[in-house]
Amino acid sequence: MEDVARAAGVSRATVSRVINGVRNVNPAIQETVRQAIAATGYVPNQAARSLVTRRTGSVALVVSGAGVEGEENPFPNQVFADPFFGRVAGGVVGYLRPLGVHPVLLFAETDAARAEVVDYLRQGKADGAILVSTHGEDPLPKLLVDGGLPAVLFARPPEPLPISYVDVAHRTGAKLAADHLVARGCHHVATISGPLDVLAAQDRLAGFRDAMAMLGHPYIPCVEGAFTLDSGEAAMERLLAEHPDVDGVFSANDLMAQGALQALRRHGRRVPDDVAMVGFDDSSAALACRPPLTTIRHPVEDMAAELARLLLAQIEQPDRRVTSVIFEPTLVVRESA
Amino acid sequence: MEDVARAAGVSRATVSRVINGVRNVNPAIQETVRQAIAATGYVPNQAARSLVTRRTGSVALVVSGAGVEGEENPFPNQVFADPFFGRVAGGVVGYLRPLGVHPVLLFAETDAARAEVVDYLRQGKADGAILVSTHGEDPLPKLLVDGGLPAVLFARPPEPLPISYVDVAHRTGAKLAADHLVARGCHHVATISGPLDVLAAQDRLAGFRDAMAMLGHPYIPCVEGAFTLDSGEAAMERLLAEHPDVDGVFSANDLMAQGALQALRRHGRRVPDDVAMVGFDDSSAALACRPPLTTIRHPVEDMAAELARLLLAQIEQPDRRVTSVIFEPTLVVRESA
DNA sequence: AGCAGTCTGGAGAGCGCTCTCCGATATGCT
DNA sequence: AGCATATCGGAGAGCGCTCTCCAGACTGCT
Repeated sequence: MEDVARAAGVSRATVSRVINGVRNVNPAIQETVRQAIAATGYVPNQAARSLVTRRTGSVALVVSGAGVEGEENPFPNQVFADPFFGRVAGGVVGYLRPLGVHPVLLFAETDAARAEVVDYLRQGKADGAILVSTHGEDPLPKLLVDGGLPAVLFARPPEPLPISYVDVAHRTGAKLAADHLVARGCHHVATISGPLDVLAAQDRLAGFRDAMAMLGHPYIPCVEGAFTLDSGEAAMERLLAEHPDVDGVFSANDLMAQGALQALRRHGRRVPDDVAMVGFDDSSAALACRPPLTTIRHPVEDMAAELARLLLAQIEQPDRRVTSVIFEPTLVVRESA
Repeated sequence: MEDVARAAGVSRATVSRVINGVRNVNPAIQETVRQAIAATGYVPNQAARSLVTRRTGSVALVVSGAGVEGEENPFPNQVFADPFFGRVAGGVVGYLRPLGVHPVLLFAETDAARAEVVDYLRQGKADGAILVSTHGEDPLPKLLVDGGLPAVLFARPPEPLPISYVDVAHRTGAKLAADHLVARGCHHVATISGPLDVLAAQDRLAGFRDAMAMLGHPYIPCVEGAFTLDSGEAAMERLLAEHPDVDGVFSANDLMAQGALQALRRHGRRVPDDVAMVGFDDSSAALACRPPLTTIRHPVEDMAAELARLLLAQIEQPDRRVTSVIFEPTLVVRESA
């Protein structure tokens, strides 16, 4: 930087001002400085910059609760198996990149890892954290809030916490599914729920039952799944065994719907003629299904982008009031219902 | 840090030595310092540390060539749709985390983005880069090498470049598939290749044809796919139309095999009885197939870990000789063949 | 006991930047 | 012309750490 200043015949301060576009600098001098920068091939040092600005220009993208507690898991990869996380990452990057902010990938499936995340932020390696929890009882949000560290959440925290988050209107989505199944003429409707310790799963189930009740169907059989392909297949098997006359199913996510479809095929049930199937998420699994899955789409990318925006705002002014933004899902009609 | 030093009655230098475990420090003093650290709740500032060590403790995990060149793509998410990338990320994190190194997620699908990656490293925001290219003509590796920036590659670069990489023995994998199909008694074997501008696709095709020739099958029909589900389905359609007697197929990746399986089902061909199918990658798609896919597994996580190791070595001693590590794939027999 | 050699803690100089002051120059007003 | 006011560049003090150098204490040898 000294070199640039010398080459341009100005002081370091002026070079700094040109680079950061702060205050007015004579356009002629600005041009001289730029040329000097180009000539010397100067690139500012991020560490030095961070040291004084107390900003790193990066945020932690934390996937929490990814593995089994206490289990040795050298390769925390199953997170990515669900394309959902990829969409989140895409949305976050889409928003942050134009601002020159970069996400650091962090996994926090054990208590030790969670402590590391807190340290990571404490040490100023990132300015804040975007949390994507895969299960309900994640202690990390509270740790972060208690530590006064800027953080935001994908999905509403199970216990009330002064933290900003985005979420989807699960109940509205479930209602969309209910309306569609009933409009199709389904009379024996059942549902495959997600793990009921997850808030989203609860909301989807409750929303579905409420909507169905409103439509004159007070009793909706339900089998609990685990948001996985296999659990969906197993749930459908049970549904078929216990309620052979089922002609419409709402699955709390696409992956389970895909599994359910496989079970239906094995039992010779045609979809959608014999049994109609509606999923949730509009993940890539929905397109991989045969027939392609009718599903509830939430704007994950937009939600993730909004989440990134909330975090940046929080970093900018830490004593800011927390907010939540709820997105409305939409029904995507394909062939399965 | 000053506070810690005062609290422990030592100098800053000693505190630093205790924290970094460098040189011998009197165990008694060490203990005092540790207690002082705990008492003051001190956390070292990463920026200050980086400023002098010229190390950030983070590496860039770059997904290159993720989107369509020149196309506006605010959400670069389709990368994650392929679970392969998730396994890479898992492997990298698995190796780096115990060393306190963290990966920063970077996308480089446009020239502008590629320049940003180079700048990112130049500015010292990361110590090096792990590149995962999705297509052959990626100019980024060369940019990095020319810039003298530490970088390593997943998969062999199309043009020779002084850069370390890991790869899988594609030909060996293809041979495994050929042996298996022939051993099953297939007589009319065809293959669905990947996009032939990708080296891996070329190798898998050539390896398969060579192995089949060695087994007495000199002519192997091939349809080129694009490593996607749909392209696999379309390729199988064409294969079925042009070679109705086909009874064994080697697909250059699992996703295409999954698509091919759907086409076969639609045509009423039983798998594996009428047509046997072997995929490549052992991705999660292989398990989602019905029947589950026999496929060639490469140890992606191990490869990614090794790649991370190579990068760290390179960062440690920049003038180090470049190396390549080739991993042997294995055959995973499931039900499709 | 005396000396070279080894070990350990402290002092202090930066690392490369930003940003607050300050002073110098240009501008607008009476 | 003379003053107050706005504008813009420079000087220099840190930001929080690491690490080299140095001095003092201690060891083992003759």
